[in-house]
Amino acid sequence: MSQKTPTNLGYALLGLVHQAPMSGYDLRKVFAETALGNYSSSPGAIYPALARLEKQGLIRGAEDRSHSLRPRKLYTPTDAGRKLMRGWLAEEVTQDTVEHDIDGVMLRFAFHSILDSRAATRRFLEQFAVALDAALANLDAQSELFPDDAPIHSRLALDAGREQLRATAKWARRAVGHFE
Amino acid sequence: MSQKTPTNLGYALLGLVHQAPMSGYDLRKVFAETALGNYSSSPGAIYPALARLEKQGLIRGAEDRSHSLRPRKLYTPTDAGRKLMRGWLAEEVTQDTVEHDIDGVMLRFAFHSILDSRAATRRFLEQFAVALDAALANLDAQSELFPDDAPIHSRLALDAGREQLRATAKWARRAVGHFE
DNA sequence: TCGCACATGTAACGTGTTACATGATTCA
DNA sequence: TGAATCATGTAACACGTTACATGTGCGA
Repeated sequence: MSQKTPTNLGYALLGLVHQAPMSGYDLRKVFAETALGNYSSSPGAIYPALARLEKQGLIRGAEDRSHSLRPRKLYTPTDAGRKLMRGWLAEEVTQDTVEHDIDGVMLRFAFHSILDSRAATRRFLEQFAVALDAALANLDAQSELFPDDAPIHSRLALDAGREQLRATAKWARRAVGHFE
Repeated sequence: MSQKTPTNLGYALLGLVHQAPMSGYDLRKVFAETALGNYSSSPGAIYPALARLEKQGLIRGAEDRSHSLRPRKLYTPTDAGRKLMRGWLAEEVTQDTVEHDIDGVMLRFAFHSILDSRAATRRFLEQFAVALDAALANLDAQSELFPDDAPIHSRLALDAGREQLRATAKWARRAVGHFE
């Protein structure tokens, strides 16, 4: 069936059409105007991504002429699309995920309202916090192994990464409070 | 001559061979064992990247048989490579850079020891801090524009981004102290 | 009528991913 | 002899980037 899982961009699109039916143009505006912009707003990325999602049966596009403008395609998630999205949102947050694709983890959190379950979101954030701690411990260890003659710059760069992880872990634990 | 500028991975490789002559295998180990790992350690990425750098005349590979193992190629930067690296390190840090490629900015900082100039590094960090403030102000504005009926999740996700920027800005200002 | 906002796409290109292929040397 | 480590690469593939192409309707 659905052979390949979408990229983060694909999931972002799939998540957005859960909120309301949207055209490619609408979606591009969302990406252009919000922090989601990291997932690119270029037509050369989003139109092909939408086509892929449709081909995989995750979204469906319906023509809309009500505006009397050039007709646009309004996309909505299919049942398969909703199911895949829910599965993705509920995936475990591991140290590995955090180290290799923290943006993806944040993206999942941003769409967690789709699950409509405080318990699930709480679990997600708790896992996230634990995984962040583990990743942080990893960087701490690397910091200790640093040779004394290494340039200060690289050590400081590592510190920056540690501060970011710390800040995110702190955020996660504070955020849990919103879902109790 | 050098038509295209390297990717972040390319710059990471170029920066590493500034520290000591290294083979592709050595470089892979560095990527596999350190936080640089975000720039991938797969042979399918780094060997072609090295070949590109060599073709562009930024590094040069010399055969080394001293280990009596299979001969390996030790890469060193060329004059053109050193010059390009210095130019890259000295590039201005703008709000746009921070918003679109903060990883690249951190990567540049990590290799700033190559410039061997406290003044340059100080300037870099000060620009970085200012750019981070601007990016943060941008997210703050987005946060205010948030519709009241928007899911808490997306607002919290935005908060996470703000905390990360704040932490990084704080780090940058503290780091300046090391170069006075 | 000129340009802008709306609206959807394609084509060429570079690069990263995964998986595979090869081969020498050391050590159990 | 077989496994592990050292060491370098290629091939197929998917995806994102930039740039281009096209067309409608509205307001100045």
